[in-house]
Amino acid sequence: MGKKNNLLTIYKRLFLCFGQQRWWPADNAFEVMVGAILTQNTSWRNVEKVIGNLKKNNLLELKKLSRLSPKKLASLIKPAGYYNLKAGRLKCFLEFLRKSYAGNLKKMSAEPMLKLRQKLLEVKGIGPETADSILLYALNKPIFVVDSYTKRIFLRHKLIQKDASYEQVQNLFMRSLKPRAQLFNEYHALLVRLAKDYCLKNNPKCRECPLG
DNA sequence: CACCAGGCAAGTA
DNA sequence: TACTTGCATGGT
Repeated sequence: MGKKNNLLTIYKRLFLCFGQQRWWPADNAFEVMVGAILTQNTSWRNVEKVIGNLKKNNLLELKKLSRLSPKKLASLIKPAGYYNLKAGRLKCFLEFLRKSYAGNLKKMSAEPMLKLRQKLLEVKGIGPETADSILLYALNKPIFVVDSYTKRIFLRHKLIQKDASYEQVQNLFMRSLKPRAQLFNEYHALLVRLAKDYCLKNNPKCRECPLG
């Protein structure tokens, strides 16, 4: 009889309830990375507008985005909000890709995961969630992405303390689950799905939470 | 009208 | 270390 694993049990319940979420919606890894920066504290719907904008203008490539002036880039990403800030952050990230890997994402992906995570965190505008989203959803690395939904749900179910740090929450997942990218991918997406369907403020379904 | 959304960095004490 | 604030559009 193995030790009880609450986190895996929760995952199984969520998967049975909602099924596969198919994250991250994108055509390629670079698109995921750009989206990860654009969606910081911003609804995915608004980010979709920008991604569509860039695709329509055939600009969603490293070289083409690099050529744009910060002002021009800012104007293109306007619907995602914080457009001046994010234009600068994108520029920093593009420069990081060019300098560190000559723009080659396969070289980037060949780095040891934790070393790459450290390097991403040194890029201005990339914090822990964005770094981990890039690692997991763009490069398929087995790192767990923690976001405000994750904390809200796990705090409500008393599985973490209210002042738990990002790393503490992440460590809870990573010591409780096998390090499989597909599992981490689906789990995080399911938590977001749960939050949106049941846990948002003023949502009457909140009382019918599948987790009890 | 207010509030929120798949955060982060810089400033303050 | 632990708060606080600025950043900004678009949907509900």
